[in-house]
Amino acid sequence: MSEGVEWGLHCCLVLAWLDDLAPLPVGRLAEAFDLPPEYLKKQLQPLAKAGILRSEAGARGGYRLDRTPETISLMDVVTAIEGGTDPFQCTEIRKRGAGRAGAPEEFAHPCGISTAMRRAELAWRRELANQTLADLIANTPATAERRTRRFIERTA
Amino acid sequence: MSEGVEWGLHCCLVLAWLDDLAPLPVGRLAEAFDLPPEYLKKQLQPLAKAGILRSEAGARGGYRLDRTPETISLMDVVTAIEGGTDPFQCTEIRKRGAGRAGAPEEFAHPCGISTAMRRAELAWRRELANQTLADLIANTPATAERRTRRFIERTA
DNA sequence: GCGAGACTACTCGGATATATTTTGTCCGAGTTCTCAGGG
DNA sequence: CCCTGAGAACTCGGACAAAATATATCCGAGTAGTCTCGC
Repeated sequence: MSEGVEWGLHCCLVLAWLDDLAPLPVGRLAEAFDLPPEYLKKQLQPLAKAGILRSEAGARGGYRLDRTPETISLMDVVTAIEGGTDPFQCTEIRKRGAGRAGAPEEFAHPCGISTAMRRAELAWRRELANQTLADLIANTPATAERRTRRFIERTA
Repeated sequence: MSEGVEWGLHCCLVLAWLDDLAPLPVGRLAEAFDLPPEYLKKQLQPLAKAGILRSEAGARGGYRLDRTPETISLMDVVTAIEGGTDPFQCTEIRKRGAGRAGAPEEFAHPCGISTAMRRAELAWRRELANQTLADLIANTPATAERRTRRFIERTA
């Protein structure tokens, strides 16, 4: 899984904390976590495209949350950055080689292996969808929020 | 996720079906699914190293299951091929940049984002661990097993 | 005819190239702020 | 003093390289089968 997911989640958390200071340019966020600014920007762009962040161009521009933290699930962020494709890709190799001669009705049901993997992924997705940005805020020490706020205000 | 997982699972299923014909050389398995033999071998090697398959060298050699299908979970296969590393890697960026000045006690608890992602992965792992190779056999049409058996015996 | 020994064919295991994805960088379009000039 | 307008600075967005990983291939070590030669 891309490290962009970690970056994106942390940035969303900061943007939720500091919504009153929004919009925040990517450079500030990059400084807050000591990340390469240009690459971080590339990672946040799909979040804007997905309607999680809203981008504002020009001076005093930057990114801000486009929804309330309660309506942004971890699944939303992961899907936006990683893309909607399933981690496990079934290429239907059962139909190749020896399976070439199989009757069509035999393949009416999806591949058992694919089904099993899909089930596991579904459990993963369910957990991610049940956790929102607001939950992350609740489970993060307030000292971190205050320190980040001071950091951003100081470099403003 | 690597396609080797799909290949490995299908090959394990075949080896479970055709245990009486074992050991099966990689070339046969590759023909059964129309896969590149050399690369498939590379994918099965970690399964042998993990104690899921047993390799036998020399003529009439090949791979066979090293345990009963009931004791081989999908988690075992996935872990062997993909490696034990978590899909989501926490690099503790909270401690960098603005977090540099944080008090040590603040970092006593693990990162909330990491915890949330870990929880989702745990659900994923639990589902994979609950499904064994024997379950896959039960959920696969017997016609597929018979056809594969004939295919292997014909090219023997 | 039977047994021993060397040879050949076949298999896995690890080391070596190629392709693709991920990671990182750069330049251009657009917007806002600033500042100078005129009314 | 206020308004207008041009300029400059800053931001995002997408196109362009470099590095890392996944994909694919090749060669060497070892083992079982086979064939030949001797008894």
